[in-house]
Amino acid sequence: MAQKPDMSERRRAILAAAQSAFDAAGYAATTIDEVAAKAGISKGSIYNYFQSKHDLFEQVVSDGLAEDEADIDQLIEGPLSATEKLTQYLDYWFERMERYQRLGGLILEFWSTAAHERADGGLATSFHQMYDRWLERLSRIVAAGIEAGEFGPDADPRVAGKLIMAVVDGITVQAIFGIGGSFDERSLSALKSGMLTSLVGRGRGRDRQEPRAKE
Amino acid sequence: MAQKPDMSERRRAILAAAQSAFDAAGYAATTIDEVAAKAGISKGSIYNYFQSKHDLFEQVVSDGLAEDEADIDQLIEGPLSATEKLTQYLDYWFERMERYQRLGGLILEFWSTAAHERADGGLATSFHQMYDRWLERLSRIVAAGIEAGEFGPDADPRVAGKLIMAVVDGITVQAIFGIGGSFDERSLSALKSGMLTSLVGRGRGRDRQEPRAKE
Amino acid sequence: MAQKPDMSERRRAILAAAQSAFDAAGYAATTIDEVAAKAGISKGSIYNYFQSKHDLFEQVVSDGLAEDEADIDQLIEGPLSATEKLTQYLDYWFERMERYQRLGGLILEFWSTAAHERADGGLATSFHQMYDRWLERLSRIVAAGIEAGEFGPDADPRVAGKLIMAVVDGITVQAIFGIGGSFDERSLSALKSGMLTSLVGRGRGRDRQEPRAKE
Amino acid sequence: MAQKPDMSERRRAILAAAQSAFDAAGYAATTIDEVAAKAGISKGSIYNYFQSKHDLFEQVVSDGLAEDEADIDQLIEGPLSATEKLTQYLDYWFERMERYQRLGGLILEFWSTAAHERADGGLATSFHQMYDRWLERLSRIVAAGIEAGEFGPDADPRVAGKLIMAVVDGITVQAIFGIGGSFDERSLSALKSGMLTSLVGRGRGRDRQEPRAKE
DNA sequence: CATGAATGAGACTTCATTCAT
DNA sequence: CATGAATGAAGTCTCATTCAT
Repeated sequence: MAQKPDMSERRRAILAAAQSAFDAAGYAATTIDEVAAKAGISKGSIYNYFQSKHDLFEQVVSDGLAEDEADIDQLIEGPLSATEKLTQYLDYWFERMERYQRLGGLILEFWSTAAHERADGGLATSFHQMYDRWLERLSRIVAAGIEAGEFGPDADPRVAGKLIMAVVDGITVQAIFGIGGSFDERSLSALKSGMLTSLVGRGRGRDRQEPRAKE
Repeated sequence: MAQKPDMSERRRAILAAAQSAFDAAGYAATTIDEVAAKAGISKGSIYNYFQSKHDLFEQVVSDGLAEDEADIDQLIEGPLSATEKLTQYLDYWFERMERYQRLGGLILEFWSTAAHERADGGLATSFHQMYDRWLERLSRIVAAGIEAGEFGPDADPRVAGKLIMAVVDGITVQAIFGIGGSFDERSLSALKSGMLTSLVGRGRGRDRQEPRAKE
Repeated sequence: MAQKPDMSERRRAILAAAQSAFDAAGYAATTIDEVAAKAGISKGSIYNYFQSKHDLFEQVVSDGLAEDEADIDQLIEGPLSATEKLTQYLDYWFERMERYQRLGGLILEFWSTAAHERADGGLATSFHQMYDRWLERLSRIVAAGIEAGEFGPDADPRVAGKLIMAVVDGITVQAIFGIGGSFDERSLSALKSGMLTSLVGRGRGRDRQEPRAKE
Repeated sequence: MAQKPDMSERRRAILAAAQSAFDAAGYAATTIDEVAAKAGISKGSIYNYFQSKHDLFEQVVSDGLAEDEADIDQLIEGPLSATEKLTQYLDYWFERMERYQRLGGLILEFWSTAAHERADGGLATSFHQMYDRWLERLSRIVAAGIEAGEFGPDADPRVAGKLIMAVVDGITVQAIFGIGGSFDERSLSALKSGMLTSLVGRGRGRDRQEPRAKE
């Protein structure tokens, strides 16, 4: 269940309305009145749950950011090979592309408003930390893959991780901007396999290096 | 020469001031007064050169977008191999990373304001067109590389192009957000070479074709 | 006993909290929430005891105003000389200066809010009546002093009373504003004796008390 | 001339409107809209001349405070006796009682709002300084009177000054509150002469007693 | 009677844009 | 063309008061 039990129905309604409004019109162009109307409550009530428009915005983004980490950790923690894990990872993102389009939009939104004022604020910090955690996950997978002989020994786990994230981020940004045309199933699949077989250490992997006696 | 001759000194001063202001504080937080002050001009005068704040913003971004295409076309049009051309291309971006960080910031800015209101507006259209042109450039290089045997015959030029752009975009976005740590020379180099040797059909191409015999 | 028996514990707690809050932050800057919190009660409950914020404020001031009249009447009703009664009176005020600073603050507060809206309202009226009663007290003492030959026969009892009250009020206001420096014991004493020996009818006083052998 | 030449017509209109509005309804109950309407300009325009409602308020009071010092200094600097100077001083205040009623109202207003928030703010400071200057003026006059033998040698100039100011302040406050009845010419005259002949050291008194041969 | 979430009128303030000079 | 005072719509946030539980 995704809904935190300590969050009132009302609060959730506001968050949902705000997410939708911010996403549709942007932070600046969204008014508290609109959010209130969308949530079916009065304007003043919003301030019983959130300190300010900005606070509301931060919580909308925070909520989105925190939602997937548990899921993907579960996916990754299994006894899969590094290649399979990366495949799972990419599948996870690509399958939720639409969702990340939306969340990514809010993040860009955040950047272009709050981030200017205070680069240290709660959200900026948690955003950076979250990014570092994702990077750490990927690096560990790659490192394990190198260890297991799946990937070439000259690959730098951290650089590979950043590259994978950069591709995912880049594709997401393109989706947000609606550039490059929509991603059909075939394109995504091609991108994915291309990345997997090559990004990490020149993809010689098991073919070239033989048995490795892993199993 | 980058400066259009039909642009008055005044107009240029306003654009420069606006770019600096929008970049530093964001679109919403930038006031016409600030731009005017920075440009050493009166507030009312700005409206002799630009129809509105939004128009001014669009022209700032437009200016930035248009600036590099001629340069890079020249770089690419030479008698180089596809690999060399892609190297040049990536070098061009990475060398100007700081500049694109700034321009990228403005684009995000744009996205989070104008793009919401009218996805068809002048800037959105020209932005999409520009993106398509970049994609076209890359696709042609990859296609030529395949033709020349540099890249594997099974590579999809368009998908490869999108992938390259995605990586560049993703890295730029990460730079804008200040995530993943700063990019030292070595990291950039690794990323670049990794992409070049593999992204496009994985070097020789045959490897991937080979022993399917996995299942 | 100062506590009216028909006042519930709750009501008294609210009044005390309100007095403290209004005094500390002023009427406008004090919120019902703050009063409720200070009184350890819920916001809604306050409206079971007071009709409105303004009503609450009036009752706070009323309580303060009514508190001393019985005491001072007792002081004054004794078989003292007029001079001694005035001394008692002034001592009473000066000894309670700190208290009147606070109450005076609330009265100014009242003036700058309620008094504007309806100069006839309950509090304004009772405030005026109270002032008249004080003035009447002083006038009677002075008149008795003239009768008894303590003060010169040309003194106007009412004018003298107003003058005495004006000095007390003026000193209190100065104390409220924190101007003129703090009042040390010596200053207060000098002020007091100066007023007493002279204010009322230009010092026939010495006649009774003889040469003083001062010079 | 009372109007500072460096103040625009517009600014003066706003100040006048604000003074009238604050005086009539109090600070909190006065809205910027009302001031704007009274001044015959738009709401936004006020913010071209004053930074905030509070700033406007401060300037209204400041203007009032600063207006008389020059005048009264001129009155006092002449070759008059101390007694005559004090008479002039008191006449000056009493003649302008109506004006000080208004200004005093604003000052109480100020006290009950701004003074709570920041006792150090510009206005509070300048108010205290102004008070000290007035006190200094009176002390010097009294001291000169003692020197010249007009007043008894045992009078404390500073205490006498505070006492005089306290009476003036007290009477003004009473006028502001509308308590004690309105001051007719005779009452004021009695108060004034009573103060002058006695407050300051119980003096010699003979001067005033003399024939004067006026009536 | 107690509670506190909900309400909504209303306040201050900002700022893009206009226009008379 | 330049200027900058004037405009006024619009936005965020506060808080006294109500009322269902």
